[in-house]
Amino acid sequence: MNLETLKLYCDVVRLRSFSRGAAANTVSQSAASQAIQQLEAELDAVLLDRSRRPLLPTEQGQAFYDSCRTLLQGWEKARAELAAARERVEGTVRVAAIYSVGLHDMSRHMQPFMAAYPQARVLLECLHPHKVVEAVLEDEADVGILSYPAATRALTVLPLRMEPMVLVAHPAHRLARRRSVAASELQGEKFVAFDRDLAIRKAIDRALKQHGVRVEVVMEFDNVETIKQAIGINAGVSILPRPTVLNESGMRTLAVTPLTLPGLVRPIGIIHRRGRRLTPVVARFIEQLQKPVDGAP
Amino acid sequence: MNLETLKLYCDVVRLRSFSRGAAANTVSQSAASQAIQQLEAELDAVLLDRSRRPLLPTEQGQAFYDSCRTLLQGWEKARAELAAARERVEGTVRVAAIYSVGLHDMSRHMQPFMAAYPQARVLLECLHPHKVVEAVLEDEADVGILSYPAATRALTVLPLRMEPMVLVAHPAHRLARRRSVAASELQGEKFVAFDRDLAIRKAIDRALKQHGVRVEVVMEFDNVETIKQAIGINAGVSILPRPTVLNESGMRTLAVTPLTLPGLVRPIGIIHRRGRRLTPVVARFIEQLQKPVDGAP
DNA sequence: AACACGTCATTAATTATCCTAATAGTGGTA
DNA sequence: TACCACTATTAGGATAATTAATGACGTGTT
Repeated sequence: MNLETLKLYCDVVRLRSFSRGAAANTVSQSAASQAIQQLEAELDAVLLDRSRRPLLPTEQGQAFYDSCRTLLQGWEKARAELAAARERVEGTVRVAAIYSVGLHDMSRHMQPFMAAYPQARVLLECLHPHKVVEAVLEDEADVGILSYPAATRALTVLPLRMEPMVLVAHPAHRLARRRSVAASELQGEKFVAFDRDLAIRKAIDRALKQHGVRVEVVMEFDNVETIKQAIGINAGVSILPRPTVLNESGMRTLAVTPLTLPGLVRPIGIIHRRGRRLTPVVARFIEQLQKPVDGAP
Repeated sequence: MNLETLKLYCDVVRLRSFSRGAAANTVSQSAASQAIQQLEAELDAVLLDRSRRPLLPTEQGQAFYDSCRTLLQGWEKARAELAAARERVEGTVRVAAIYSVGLHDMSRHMQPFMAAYPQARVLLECLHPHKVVEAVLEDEADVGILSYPAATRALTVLPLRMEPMVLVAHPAHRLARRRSVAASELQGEKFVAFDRDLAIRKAIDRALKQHGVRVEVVMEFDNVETIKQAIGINAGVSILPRPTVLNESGMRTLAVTPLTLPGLVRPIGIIHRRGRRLTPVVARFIEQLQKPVDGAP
């Protein structure tokens, strides 16, 4: 039972003619005749009185006509709603990012992107790194931005940049005035660290161990902001990605010093679900993120 | 776009599986896969997220699923209404009859007919003869019962019986006591006639003229009952079909006398639209009408 | 009443569509 | 990583839809 047949039936009734109904549906008169005979057969009912010119629907045919009109109207409505939903969805980029890159990167890229795609809608959610991965896997986000991105079967990674890591200390700290610091100088230092289950913590631990340096971990947090606060009360020093302390460095609220610790960088990457073809808007958004920013060093 | 595909889609979404949805519609998994791909293509939308087990409808797919359920429900409703209407229509006989045979014939035939077809519904409408023909032509009645039925291109006639015509007079009339009356004895008689546009009037006029008899028409009516009333006040005599004056003859309120006027009979017939195949109930009803009645002379 | 005209039904051949079986590809899981 | 269950793909044969041509019929006209 197909909807074109119902449409045809409605047109035949409305136009009081098979041939005109057929023409309205750009099929031959024969096709219309057969289609409606088949319709009548399937319904086991006589819908039209053909022994009358112009033809007239039977009582049942009239009732069925009314039902069909409602039905077809509902179908058109469903189609229209679908098209509207698609437009809405396809114009949206859902971004999940870790706190330390989320707002920062967005502020730099949002304006040029919105200028190029004014009708686009960007939804940004800042999450814990694990939650970023989860959000992308669960299709709650189209793209994820995070550090130490790991490709899996389900995820594709697009490398974005490498952030150098710097020593961050209270301005009153003994290492605060130095031009640069060697790894060995951190031996035994009070250290504000990332949580043990974060990739950045593991990377820093590994780098320090390689240089035979042991620090005294006094606090552990899951995000950069809290670590900075701890340093602010001189609880210890820490090693953080340079971009996350640009402000504090400029305002001299924290001392930021280059660190001689080869190989220690924080890779930032974009992830999205593997195999999934990206909508144009999402693809353009990723391209925008990958562009070097004007004001960057 | 066919409704089976929509049903299939709903089942696939509901059962969270192509294979189970296919099974529910007794088609192969391959067919289901192809059908829904085609559906998505026609709608130009991704309805299902297959890269997830069990599969999940997209946001649009969910909305479309809801629409489809409503749509399919509406379709089933339309079907059910149609079936109900058909049952109602096919169990109904619409009869249009002239006054003088309507109630009389019905009372004789209704009981045996209803005994044989208890679920049948008989609608009787008593009309002016012209209106009977009109009602059948306009498909407002399935069968018509009338006198002097005329077959046309659009009407089929089934002869029912020939009613002998008798002289009807006031009991005090000079011809009231006679065993029989010859046509010539009506010469110059005051006569209560049918309207000029009725077939029965023309038949009587023709018969009288053939015998060289002229009567004095003092009144004209379009129905038997009024003519009988006029005779009741001795306004004149008339010639009427015998069955229509059976009661008055028995009760001696009117004098009924056989009339020697060869060829003067009133034919009663059933008419229905030509070429139209009659529903079983209508056909049985006609058969019932054609049966000789037990208590008939 | 016979005719002509427009309309619908029927037919047969072509074309398009749908369906199945077999097979390849993919996501989840031990 | 291999396996399992599920879905996509492919090619073929069956089924259905479509059309042009033709026949049947209702309607208005002469």
